[in-house]
Amino acid sequence: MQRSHERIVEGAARLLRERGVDKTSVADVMEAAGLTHGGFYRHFDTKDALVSAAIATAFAQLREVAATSLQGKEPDVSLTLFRSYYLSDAHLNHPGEACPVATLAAEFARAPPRLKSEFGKGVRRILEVLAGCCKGTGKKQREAQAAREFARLVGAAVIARACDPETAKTVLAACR
Amino acid sequence: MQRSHERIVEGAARLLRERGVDKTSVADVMEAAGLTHGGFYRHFDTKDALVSAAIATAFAQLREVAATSLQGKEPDVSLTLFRSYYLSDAHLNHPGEACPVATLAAEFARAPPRLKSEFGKGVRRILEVLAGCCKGTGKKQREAQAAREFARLVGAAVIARACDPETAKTVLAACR
DNA sequence: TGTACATCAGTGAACGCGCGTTCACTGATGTAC
DNA sequence: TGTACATCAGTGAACGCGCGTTCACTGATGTAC
Repeated sequence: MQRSHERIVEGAARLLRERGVDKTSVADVMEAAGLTHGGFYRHFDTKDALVSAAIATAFAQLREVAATSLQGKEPDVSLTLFRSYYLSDAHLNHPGEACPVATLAAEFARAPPRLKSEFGKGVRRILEVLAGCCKGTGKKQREAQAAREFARLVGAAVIARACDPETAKTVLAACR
Repeated sequence: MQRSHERIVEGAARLLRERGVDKTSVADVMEAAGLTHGGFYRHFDTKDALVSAAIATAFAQLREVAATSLQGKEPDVSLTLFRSYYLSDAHLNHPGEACPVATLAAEFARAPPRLKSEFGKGVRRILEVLAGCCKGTGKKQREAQAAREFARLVGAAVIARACDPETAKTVLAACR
């Protein structure tokens, strides 16, 4: 059962980012895990509970990428590395393995406070990791710089994915 | 009939940004226009056609705000003005009258190419207006700066709306 | 000005569909003896 | 080791609901005489 549970959550973490929360059905998630939809409620009380679990997984995956960009490098180098990962074609064309903020934030804007708090927690933890790559005189300054950097990256990805390829390319090039 | 048509499109431009495309039903839009859902198909062939018209209206509204921030001011001043409008509590709490990119881009990422082209056109026209506020040696440089500025603003708004109020405040403060 | 008629924007019931959720059932698994 | 039984993860039919869309109808409007 534990193995099934993990397959469900990991499949959901991918599908939610690929299609959005509303366009991902419980049946889709269960099928991706090699099961049928009826069994879902042995694992979660509601679809919302699954979304909670999946978003946590997605944020953890993003933190791992950020941490990998960081380790044992100069601040400047690691930030550049993370930035080029984030704006790469690979990242943009595979939203299922990409940043959950760029794909799901708009839907969470209309979510209940409990979900928004979880989302906020995910964002804060990413910013902490990023702040480690930022140089600045104080902790506050590094955190502010990390937030600006992250906002720009999220904005660029969000805009690029919504536009025709040509416009997308222009925006991405400007942000690198 | 023309008056009805305008009410439908303007209502849709607001509701789509407030609730998202999927969560806005044809019946909702018609009710906001003071009509019943059955009459919708005298005005549009499909819901998609309405989305097209509404997004154009929403982009036009944003351009107007941007142009107003611009007129007869120093580049630096006008950019600051636009930035503080964009990150204001009023803008963030009233998505119905706010930037369509911050609210709808994620959904357009999964839209057919025709809609993405229209979205891209809207983005390009906004960037043109913003480039007028940017100083730089050449046209290319000003456009690139406008794109970076816009990406940061969109990212900040998207992140802030999805998080708990405290996290939102931190991110917004850092981006101002 | 008054009357008959055609047009068509808008109405509201109905359709098929996909969704989240429920539930009676099944059959593999593990335990007790 | 072999047998009887309890448990419960997973199955698949069924539910109620809201959606986009269709359609027969209505009634206000404008034109022709």
